[in-house]
Amino acid sequence: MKRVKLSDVAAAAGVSSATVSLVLSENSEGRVSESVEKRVRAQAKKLKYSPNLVARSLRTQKSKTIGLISDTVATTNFAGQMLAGAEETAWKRGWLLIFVDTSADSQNEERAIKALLQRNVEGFIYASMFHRKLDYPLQLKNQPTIFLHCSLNSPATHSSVVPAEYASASLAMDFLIKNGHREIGWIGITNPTVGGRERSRAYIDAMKKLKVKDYKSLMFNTFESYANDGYVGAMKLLQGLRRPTALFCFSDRMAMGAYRAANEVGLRVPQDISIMGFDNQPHIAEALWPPLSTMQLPHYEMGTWAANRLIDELENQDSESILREQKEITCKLVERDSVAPYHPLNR
Amino acid sequence: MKRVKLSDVAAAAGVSSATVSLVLSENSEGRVSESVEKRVRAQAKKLKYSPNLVARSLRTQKSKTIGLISDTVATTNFAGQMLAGAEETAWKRGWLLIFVDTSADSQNEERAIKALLQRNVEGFIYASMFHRKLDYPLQLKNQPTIFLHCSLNSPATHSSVVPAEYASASLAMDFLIKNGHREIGWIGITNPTVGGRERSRAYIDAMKKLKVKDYKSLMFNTFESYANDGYVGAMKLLQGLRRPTALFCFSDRMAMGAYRAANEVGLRVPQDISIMGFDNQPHIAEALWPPLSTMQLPHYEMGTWAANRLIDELENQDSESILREQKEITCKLVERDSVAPYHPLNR
DNA sequence: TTTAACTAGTTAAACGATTAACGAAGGGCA
DNA sequence: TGCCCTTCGTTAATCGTTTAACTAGTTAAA
Repeated sequence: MKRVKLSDVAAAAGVSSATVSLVLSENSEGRVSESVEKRVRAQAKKLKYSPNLVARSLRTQKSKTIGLISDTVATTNFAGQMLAGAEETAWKRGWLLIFVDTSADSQNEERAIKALLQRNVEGFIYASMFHRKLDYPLQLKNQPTIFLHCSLNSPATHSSVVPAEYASASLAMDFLIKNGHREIGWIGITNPTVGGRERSRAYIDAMKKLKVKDYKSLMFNTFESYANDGYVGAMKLLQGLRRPTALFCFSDRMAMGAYRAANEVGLRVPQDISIMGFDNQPHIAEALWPPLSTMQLPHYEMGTWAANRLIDELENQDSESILREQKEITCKLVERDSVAPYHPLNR
Repeated sequence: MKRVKLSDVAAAAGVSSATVSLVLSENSEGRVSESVEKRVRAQAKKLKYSPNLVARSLRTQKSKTIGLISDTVATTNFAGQMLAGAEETAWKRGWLLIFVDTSADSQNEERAIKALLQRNVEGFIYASMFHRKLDYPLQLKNQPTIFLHCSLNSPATHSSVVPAEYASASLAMDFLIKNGHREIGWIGITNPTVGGRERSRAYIDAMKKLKVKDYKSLMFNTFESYANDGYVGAMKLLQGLRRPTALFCFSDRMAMGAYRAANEVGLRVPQDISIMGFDNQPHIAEALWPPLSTMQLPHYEMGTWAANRLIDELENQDSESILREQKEITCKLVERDSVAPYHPLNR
C-alpha cells in the first residue's frame, strides 16, 4: 500500500506534477484554468493525496515544526500544563511541536538541540521546571527561541515568559488582608529561587505597609518546600507566643503540612486559622479538607504565550523587526474554603 | 551561517560525496583506503558536519522517529511517567519520539496520525490515560503500533502493555493479611474501568480465601474516586457496626479521604486503623501523614517497555516474525507507615 | 597473453516535493 | 502579415542524502 504522491495525482488528472503542486498550494492564481483546477482537486481527493512533508521540508527548508527543550518539565507533575499549552496552540496553528526532555543534563541538552536542528526545526522553546534565571545556552544563540518559565541574565535578544511572582503574592496578601487579617504568618524557603525570593518580598512589603511591628517573628523559612517543611514551620508559628491568625505558605505542599500542624494543635481551618497556599497544585489543593485557597500558577497560559509568540516570529517574514518582550503573567486567585474573615472571638 | 553538508566535507577532503557518505555510515568496509578514511573523518570533524536527517529520511524512507498518540496522558499528572519512560528509552536507543495529545477527540486523533505519517514516523505508541480496553483506531491498522496502558478488544495483531491490576491488588491484600488483618474494608468505585473491576475482584477473592463471612458488608463503592468519595466511604465503614481493622482503597486519593475520616472519628493511623492505597501518586502518597503505604503503578516501566518493544520491531528486518505479546506488569509494594500489624488491644 | 578478481573509489539516479524559467496557442491591433 | 500580450501549462533544476552500477588500475591465475 504505497503512499500516493504528487505524480500519481498528476497522472490521474492528466497534467504535470507542477500543475498539481500549483493548484494544491493555492498558488494557481491565473496560471491554471478552472476546469483543470477542478479536475486536479477531484483526483487529489479521490486518491486521498497528502503531501510528504519530508520532501517538502527538504525543498523549502521549512518544517512547520518547533522544538521544546526542557529539563524535567514534562514528567514533573503539574508543570506539564506548560507543555500542554504550548503543544495545543502549536497544533491549532498548524505547527508540530517536538519536545525533548534533557533531564537537566547539559550534554543531553546539546544532543537534543542538535537532533532537532538536524530535523529542520525552525525555532525553540526552552522550558524550565522551576522559575529561574539562566545564562544563554550556547547552541541556541542564533536560533529563534522563547524562554518559558525562566528568563535570561541578559535579555534583549530573546523573549521570555514567567509568572509574576511578586504581583501574585501581593494579590494573595491582599486577599488575606481584605479578610481582616493582620497577624499573618509566612512559611517559606531559603532555597534561592526567584519564586522564593519574590514571594517573600511581597509578604514583607505588605506587612510593612500594614505597619505590623516585628513581622519577622511571624516568618519561618526552611530550605525545601515539602509538606513536612510546612508542618515544621507551622508548628513553630502556631505553638509560639505570637500565634498568627492566618498563614501564607510558599507552596501548596507546605500548606498541606500546615493543615496537619493545625489539626495537631487543635486549631480548625479556617475557623481558628486561615491558610493560604500557592501553586494550585492539582490533586492537592482541591483534595485537602477544607479545600485550599491558593494562587493558580499560569503554566498553561505561559505555554500558550510562548508558542504563539514563537510562531508569530517565525511566520513573520521580517522577524528581525519583531519586538522582544520579557512577559510576566499574574496568577489567578482561586478561592476555596481555607480562608475565613478574621473574628476576634476566634482567638 | 549555512549548515555544512556532505559535499562540503567531500570538497575539503578532496573526494566525492559518495565516499564521505560511505565512510560516515560505517559502510566503507574494503571500499575506502585507510588514509582516505582518516582524511574524511578529520574534515568532517573539523567542519562539524552533522547529517541533514530530512534529506536522509527522504532518501531512505526511514526516520528513526516514532509517534506517541495519547488522549490526555501527558498533561495528566503522574501518568506523564509513561511518556517519560517512552521518551527516555527512545532517546537512549537513538530514536526520536514525537508525542501529540489528542484531548480524547477522535477527529484530532485522525489529524494527529496523519501529521505524523506525513513526517515518515515508522511506528506508533498509542497511550491511554486510564487503563481500558478499546477498539482498533482505523488509521493505525497497518502501522506498527504498541498499545500502552490499554489493550485491544481483539489482540493478536499488536502488542500491548498494562498494569497487572488483579495480581497487584492481590499483593496489597497479602500485605494486609500478613500484618494480621482479617476484617479488611474495601473502598472502591462502580465506574466500570478495568482497574475498578480487577482490583475489587482481587479483594473479593482474598476475602473468600480467608473465609471472612459476609465480606460484602465491608465494601463500599462510589462512582468516582476523588478524595471526598474516599471520605464518604470510610465514614460509612468506620462508623458502622462492624468496624474494619484495615482499609484497602482503590486509589491514593480515596485513601486521602479515608485519612480525614479516620481523623474525624478519632482513629489514629495506623495504630487504630491501617490504610492501604493504590497508585503511589506523587506528592500525595508520601506527603500524607503518616506517609501512605501503597502500590506503585508501573507507569515508567510500561513506557519503557512499549518503546523498547516498538523499536525492537522496527529495527528487526523480518518484523513480521516478531512475537505479539499482551504484557502485564505487576505493581511494586511501597511500604510506608500507614499499615501496622493488627493487635487485638487496639480494637 | 587473456581473463578474472580485487581494490578504491566515482557517477548518477532516486527520494517527493517546489518554483523559476520557458513555450505554445490564441487574440488583438496596426 | 508581423508583433506583442495573455493564458495555461510544462520543463527541469534543486534541496542533501544514499546506493546500485560502473570504472580504472593492479594483481593473480590459466
